[in-house]
Amino acid sequence: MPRYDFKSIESRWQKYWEDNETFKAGDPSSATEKLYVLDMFPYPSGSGLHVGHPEGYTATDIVCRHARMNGRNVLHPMGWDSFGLPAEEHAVKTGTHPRETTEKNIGTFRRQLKMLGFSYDWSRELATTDEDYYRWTQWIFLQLFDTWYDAEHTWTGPDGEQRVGRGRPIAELPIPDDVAAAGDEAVRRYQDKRRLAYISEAPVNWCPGLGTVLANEEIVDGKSEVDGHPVERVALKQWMLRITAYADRLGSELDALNWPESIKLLQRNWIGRSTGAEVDFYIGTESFADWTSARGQQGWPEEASDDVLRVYTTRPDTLYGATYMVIAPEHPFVERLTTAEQSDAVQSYCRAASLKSDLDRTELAKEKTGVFTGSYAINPVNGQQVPIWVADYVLISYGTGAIMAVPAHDLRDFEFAVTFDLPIVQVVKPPESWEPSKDEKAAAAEVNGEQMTPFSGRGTSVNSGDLTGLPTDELKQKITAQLDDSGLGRSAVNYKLRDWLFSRQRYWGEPFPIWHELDADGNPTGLMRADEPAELPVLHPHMDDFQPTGTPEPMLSKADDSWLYKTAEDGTRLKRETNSMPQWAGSCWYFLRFCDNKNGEAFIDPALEKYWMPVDLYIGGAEHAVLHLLYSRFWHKVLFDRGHVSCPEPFHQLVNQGMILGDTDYSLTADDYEANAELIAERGLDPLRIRTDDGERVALRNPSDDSTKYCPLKDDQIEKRGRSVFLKGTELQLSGRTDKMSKSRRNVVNPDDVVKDYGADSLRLYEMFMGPLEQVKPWSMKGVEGVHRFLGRVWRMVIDDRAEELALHESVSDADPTADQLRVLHKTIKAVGDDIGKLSLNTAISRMMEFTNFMSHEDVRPKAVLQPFLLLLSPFAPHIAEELWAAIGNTDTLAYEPWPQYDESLLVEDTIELPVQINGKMRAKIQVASGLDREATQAAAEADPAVQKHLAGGNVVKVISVPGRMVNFVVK
RNA sequence: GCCGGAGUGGUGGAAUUGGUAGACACGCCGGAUUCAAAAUCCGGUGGGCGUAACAGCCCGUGCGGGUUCAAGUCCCGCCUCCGGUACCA
Repeated sequence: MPRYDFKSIESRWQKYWEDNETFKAGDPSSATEKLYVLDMFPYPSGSGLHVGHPEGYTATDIVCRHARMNGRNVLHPMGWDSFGLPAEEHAVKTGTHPRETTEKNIGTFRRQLKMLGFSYDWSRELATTDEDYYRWTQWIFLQLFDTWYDAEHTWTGPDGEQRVGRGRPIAELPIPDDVAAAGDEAVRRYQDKRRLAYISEAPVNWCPGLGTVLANEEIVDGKSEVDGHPVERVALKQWMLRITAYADRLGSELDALNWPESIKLLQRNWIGRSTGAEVDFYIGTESFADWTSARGQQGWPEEASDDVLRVYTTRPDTLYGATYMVIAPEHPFVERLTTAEQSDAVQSYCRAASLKSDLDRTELAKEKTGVFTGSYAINPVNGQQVPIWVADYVLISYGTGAIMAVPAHDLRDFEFAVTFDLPIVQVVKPPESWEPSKDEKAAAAEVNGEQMTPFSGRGTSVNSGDLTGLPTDELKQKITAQLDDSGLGRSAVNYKLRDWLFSRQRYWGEPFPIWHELDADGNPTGLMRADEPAELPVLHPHMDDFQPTGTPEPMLSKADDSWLYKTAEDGTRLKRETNSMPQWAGSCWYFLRFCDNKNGEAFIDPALEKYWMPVDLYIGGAEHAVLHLLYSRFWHKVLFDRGHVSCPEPFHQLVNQGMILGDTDYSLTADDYEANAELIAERGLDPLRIRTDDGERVALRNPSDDSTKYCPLKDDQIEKRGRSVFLKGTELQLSGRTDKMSKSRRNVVNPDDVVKDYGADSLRLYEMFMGPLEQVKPWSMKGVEGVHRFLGRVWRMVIDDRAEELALHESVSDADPTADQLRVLHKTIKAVGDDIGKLSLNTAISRMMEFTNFMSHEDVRPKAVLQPFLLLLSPFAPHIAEELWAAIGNTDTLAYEPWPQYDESLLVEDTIELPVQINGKMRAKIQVASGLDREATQAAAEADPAVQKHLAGGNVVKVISVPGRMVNFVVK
């Protein structure tokens, strides 16, 4: 086997690792330090692995292999996020059970990952669809159901940190006397409203055309992705998770994590904490003076009563400028506040708003719409009457669903006031230096014959009664304190983050372990019962067909009665919850189960949790920067509060790999194509129409037998003239782009093909050599060939590729290394080790290429130099490294060989080349002994003839001499 | 619009954090080997001026300013591209 035969090498070593369970994680032990390295587990789609997957997987594999060689006990597992829509859609089309499809796809993914030689501990493999797995997903849901959030509770967790606020058992929820007095049922309803998992009415996307409920991602522009049927929003009882209770901790506990700052920021913005004040505007019929004095005595009520409209504002300092109010169309007071004359207008406005999706509402952002209710409220600071409007630019889901409008200092209010001719009162004077922002300028309008520009920044108050003349920040505090004293308002915090809509109407998701009580007529009473943990898992009902229900009812409501109903021991009829959990559920805690995936008694053994958690390094795509990571952190914190896990955060270090784009694709506009279709056909090129954001384009491809294979134009088929690109020999201008890989563009590279042609080691190496891990990078087949050639050179550096049998290259010997060889080796050891630590894997590979380029030219290649190099190479290209390691005379796998150590003293070169600058321009290079001091370096520079030539006739004003770096003469 | 990231040869990308810009590759050009090809090996390769050849010089990290002995790197002002987000009061 003289040639580098990657096929046989790779399959042989993969079998060896599997047979010997080489990468099984060790048991917890105090002697070895643990390392938990995790990849975001994939959704096993029908199309199999994509070259984007192995990017992060290779990086983590390198880290793990390196860590094992450094004596760490490494946990590196893989599994499948296998619930999800596509398998169910396939079931609708073909009748194949989603489980069957899922298992087939998992099989493909597993085969493909094993073919890449990743060092996963496969004994820990799991799928979220395993009954033994989702049993515990349901169990965690019951924990959420059993928990309420005590925002006042001060406590110290097992991590030694003191916190305020804790999720506690629902049994510990204090029950007010009047509720307790009302009886057991009232208590249960009181508790149900406060659980972290609760039921609430929420809109679902109901598509009558398809007879099914759709997920948000199945909707494009308010129409179903399939066939473009219109989608309606229908209110349905749905499960919600109270993630907002944890908003503060989810924000503040990000600080200590070793995550990219940009991702932390993304999460903070998503949580969107803002501080301001809640203020009550009086809408009652009694006298305003009586109401304010009553408030002064009784103080601020927790729950707003019916005689006030409560608003949230971040700018309480502008209260004097509030000239009208707006409530959301869904606000509970709409009906009450609407006068008879306005009734028709308000009703039709609200109905129209309810049909609009969120997207439609924002689409119309330019044009403000709304309608007057006919009612007025009283501004608490100046007693003035202000009209109350209904408008959809106010969202029911944020704050109190009502605002005080300050048109002079809020762009949206300003636009609205201009549209409906409402009064605008300036209460903040801008600072002298103020220049209107782009937005402010754009909003500027003519009001009463005068040009007005809104000002939304900070300044000094005017027209604000006693509080005139104060800077914005000071006034905010002062007015909030005054409102608080008089019981008219108080400081408040709000979040953009909403509670998590946790139910779907699908079959292929975890069923809820919840029963609804029915009354004698079979109608739900609104009371619920949870399954006992011992009764889990709640399995899916058997179904013969997966056709949609034809109503907004969930798929599981089609189950037969034996699944849907039962009678409790106390005789109560019960009906099962028929919603299912979203795909996010299973991925919220899989990293915990990997620590102890066979445990039948608990979701995780506490000792194993304590040993392995948290995940030390977590690598995955940035598309999960917000939702998956936020949801997981939320669940983890609930489990932490309830004492089930010992650390407050699940992922210590997070790295996002950059997307891999397709190889450069050349295309022309549809018009150009039509005009030149013949020319293109003559050249035997395949036109491919592609829809893009800015119209249709036609990509030109080379023909291929395999229609799925991506064959873009090659460099010799195009011609560059200046900045433009033309189809070679024509006047046809093309544009070259690198796009996201997608089926519709047909530019997807299949790892199977790459492995077949170049081998797994080449694929792994190329994935890392392309560029920095975090960066977006275009794929290039030429690049794969490049690293493949490198592996060939490594092979020939060690092996005699002309021999019939496997034999070492004649230059390989037992001789002692030369000083040069040692220096190059040790520099490489240092560089590669440092680079792995920084995840700078592309440069690590460069360093190994430099080593190979050097060593291949040596006539004597001591094993003492080659062996450590093979160890350095092994995390990157493990198959060839194992093969050469064996060829050179070792009998055991190198997976646990100690990582080579470098000797600092061997790194120093005898002489170094230094640049000499004159006035900052490089003019000469001098050879000096390394370690030369400042003066001697300068003297050496002055002695150089080239330097002397430049210094001649000049006046040396200053000399900067940095030993080991450079010398600079400043000459006048 | 706002937030984040990035602009370096024909291409992907390096540059010890202010100290020789273009490491390592791809591509291209020339050569060796070969009956020929593939594979492999050797040499060259930022642009320009210049030389018989060396030498030498000028320009050059998106654009315009600035700080510094010295700027791809720091500061100010722009431009372009990519990603996220969307009336959050």
